[in-house]
Amino acid sequence: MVGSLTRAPLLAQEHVLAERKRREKISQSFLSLAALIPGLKKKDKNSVLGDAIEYLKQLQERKARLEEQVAKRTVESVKFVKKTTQFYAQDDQTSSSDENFGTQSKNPFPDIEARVSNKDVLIRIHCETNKGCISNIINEVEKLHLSVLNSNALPFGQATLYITIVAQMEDEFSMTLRDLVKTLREGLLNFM
Amino acid sequence: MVGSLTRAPLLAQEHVLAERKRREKISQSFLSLAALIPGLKKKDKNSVLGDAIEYLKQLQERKARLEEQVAKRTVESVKFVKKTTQFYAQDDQTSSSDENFGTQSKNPFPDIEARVSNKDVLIRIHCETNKGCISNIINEVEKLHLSVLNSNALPFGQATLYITIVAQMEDEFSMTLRDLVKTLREGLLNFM
DNA sequence: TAAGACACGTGAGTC
DNA sequence: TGACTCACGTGTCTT
Repeated sequence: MVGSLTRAPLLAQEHVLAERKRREKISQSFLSLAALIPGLKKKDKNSVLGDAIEYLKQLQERKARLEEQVAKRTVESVKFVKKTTQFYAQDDQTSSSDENFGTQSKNPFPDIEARVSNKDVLIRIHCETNKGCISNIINEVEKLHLSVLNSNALPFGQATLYITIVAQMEDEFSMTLRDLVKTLREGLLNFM
Repeated sequence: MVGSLTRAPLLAQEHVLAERKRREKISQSFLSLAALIPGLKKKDKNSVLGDAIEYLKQLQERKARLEEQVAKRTVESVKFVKKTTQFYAQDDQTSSSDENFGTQSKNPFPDIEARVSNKDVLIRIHCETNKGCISNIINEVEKLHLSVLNSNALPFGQATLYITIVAQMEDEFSMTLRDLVKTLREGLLNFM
């Protein structure tokens, strides 16, 4: 307290040194960031941040539109879900009716299917290749009181992944299949 | 050195005020930027910048790939003409009509799905566990002028198997997706 | 206790 | 000459 003491003469200089190092890293990061922004004129700190934000939004928007376009062509899911056997849930995000042959539009990722047999659950996911994608997914699955027995990820096409997981319900598990798919989807959307 | 003059007593306080304002804007920009980065844990300044850089690169990369893909698709769609959008075939075993997704009756196995992306083909099969089942399936696939890149078989439930195969079209390959599924199904039925 | 992050006030440089 | 932006050293708060 008080502050009458500069603590220690040695630490004081170490402090300024550490701070100097920190500032240096930040400055360098600013430089790196600025380099990624096309058509950037003012390289003042706030402009870099502002333009980075704007550019990022723009990229996200464009990416979404492109994905939509690509997905429409490649997937065009005309999946018919009608009462396959008994336990089957299709992630059709909006539509409610069971009879609906979900014409899946918009961004279909992650596309999730789940089936159950006694205490076993099979989960199939079609999503974009993403950094840490798989571990995140496994992590989300385990959050739902499912113990993963086996998982497999197959890259297919440019940037998509087909993931198959077999898990087993723990005692605490008590969800409907539909809720499982829904919850899982919401969880995964945080990483994508 | 010097420092004898604080320039003006009025300006001094205006200076600190302006600087305070500037800092405030930067901080706010940092916050806005952080909000755009998915899966961001540490919101410390340097991490925000670093992750923003990484994320931006990732986005740029994906955007480029998507654009490339879209361009390719539109070109190829000329070659395939109208049926291009039908990149998805569902095995509905007996029914003949294209529009009829018949009520799947009796023994649904093997249940086959296929998708294609350029020269890659993804095949998903749901069938009963059988002796020599997998090698037979792979064999059948290769008969169709498809070179198998990767395959995975997951047992699930009592006696069923989920098989995922990624293959690549050889030069001789020339089938529609629908025919592929149909032919494959007929081939597999000999072993089941 | 020590290591790291932040905001602050301030001197200095730029257009 | 103001009105800016920046880097600096420092006190403080959080792990």
